Amino acid sequence: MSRTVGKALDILELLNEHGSLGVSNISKELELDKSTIYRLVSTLRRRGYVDQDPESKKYSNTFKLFQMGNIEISRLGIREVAHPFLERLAEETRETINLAVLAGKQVMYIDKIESSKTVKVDLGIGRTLPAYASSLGKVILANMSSEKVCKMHEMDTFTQFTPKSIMTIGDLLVKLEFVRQLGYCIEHEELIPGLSCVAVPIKNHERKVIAAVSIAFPTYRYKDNKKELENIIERLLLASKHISHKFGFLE
Amino acid sequence: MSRTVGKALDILELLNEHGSLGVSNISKELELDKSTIYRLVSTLRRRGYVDQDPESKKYSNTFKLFQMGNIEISRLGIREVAHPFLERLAEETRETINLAVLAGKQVMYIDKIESSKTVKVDLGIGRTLPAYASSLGKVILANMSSEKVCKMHEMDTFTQFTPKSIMTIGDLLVKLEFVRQLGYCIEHEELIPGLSCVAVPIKNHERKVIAAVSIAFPTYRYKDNKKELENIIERLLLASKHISHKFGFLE
DNA sequence: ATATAGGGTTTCAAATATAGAAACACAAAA
DNA sequence: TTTTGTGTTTCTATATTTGAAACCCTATAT
Repeated sequence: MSRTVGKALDILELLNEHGSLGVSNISKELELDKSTIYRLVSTLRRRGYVDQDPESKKYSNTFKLFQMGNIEISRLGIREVAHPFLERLAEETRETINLAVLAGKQVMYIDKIESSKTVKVDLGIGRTLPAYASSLGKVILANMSSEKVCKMHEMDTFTQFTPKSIMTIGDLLVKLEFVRQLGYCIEHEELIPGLSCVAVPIKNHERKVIAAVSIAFPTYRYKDNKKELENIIERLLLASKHISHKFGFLE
Repeated sequence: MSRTVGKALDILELLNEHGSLGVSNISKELELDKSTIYRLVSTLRRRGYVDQDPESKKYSNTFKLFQMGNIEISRLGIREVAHPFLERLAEETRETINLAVLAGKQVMYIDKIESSKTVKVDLGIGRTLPAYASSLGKVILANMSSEKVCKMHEMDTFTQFTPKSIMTIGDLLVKLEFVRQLGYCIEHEELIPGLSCVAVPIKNHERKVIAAVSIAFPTYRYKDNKKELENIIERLLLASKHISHKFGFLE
């Protein structure tokens, strides 16, 4: 393990956390000498990863990470392919639509279209959540084997986001089995009180789930309107089918 | 300058370029020993920056960069604030709308809403262009001093994207003065044949230009409809005013 | 005006982390 | 079976990194 590289990454992450910092502050935070930090930030600057404000002399990260990250995302192509379908869904339903992929044990939001109607849920692009905690994650986990899901969570404690949150691996597996049979995941207030979600999978030519699309809405909205909710799920499933088709998924 | 860190960044960038590579390939590409690469890749993996495919044993970048980059972007907050206005513009005009910031000498696209009408111009999110070459860039450069613009480009040769491209610093300064007086930038086929752009600045409480919004459309579209073009520019300027207002820009 | 304190930057010898050769493990191909 | 190609591990000479100290600023206090 290269310690020097580790320190450089520490700096990058620290700057990402704090926005901008001077050499001395970084030095205190990481408990390394000023000169060491200076040398490291200089290389990062040379390489275009950080930038120094000429006035305050403070350093901050550049957009290079954003750029590199986006290249990685667009390699997958999911966002570009899915976006128009998400827009259509948003237009039809007037609710918030999310697109997410699995990153380790987390689901990461890679695109979203916000409803002007809904209570704003602050889950911006790039944000992550434990996969088990969101409908997007469950729909992705549902297409993995139970063994894999178990192994994935064997060391984890489940966070109780709301009173309805799933708290045991057993309950999760039951829910995932349910999701598998339905072909989508619907949940009420498991993550945020008052919020419901329906998520559908995006599959590729290998029939693998590569992403998930969800719609989020206040729980009360369709409580007395089952017909409308069914209609929305229909539309979601259709979008899932169309997007998956673009990735070579047939039938 | 830390060489070790430089090598680690080389790996990150190489993976970003190639998608995924094995230790040996990286070693050949960077002309370093396999074991050196292995150690560096291992630290990057430990830190969550790269991932190894268990089957092919190849390494590739994770979404961590995307995530970090997005934190940087949302720190600025420009995208979040501007997005609804971009959507409105897109709806009103049915043309492609772009949002960009300056990153060094480049403009970087950080958000876009694509028109279904327009010929697709492949300038995805995260992509960059020389600032002088695009209307977005010119609108940002226009709010810098001529000296700064000169110093910025003193070593640069201008790329001739189209026959109409600006090719000298003198012509650029003239155009920028024009932009300053108009309050927006309009250009025809300077970057891409057949494409016209109008860009407006986004300013903050310090009256500094922090970003730019543009509309792109086929040059022929409003050639015989000056009224409609003026209408669109009006809408753009209004959006610029509204977004700038959100950043504390008054009057 | 002068001193002081706090930043960033530069230098350099001492300390040590790194590089690369070599060997190993494993897989696929000949 | 041998060969050839991976990825991985170990080891020591070597080159890199480290951190103290000194230096240069600027801002603040005396």
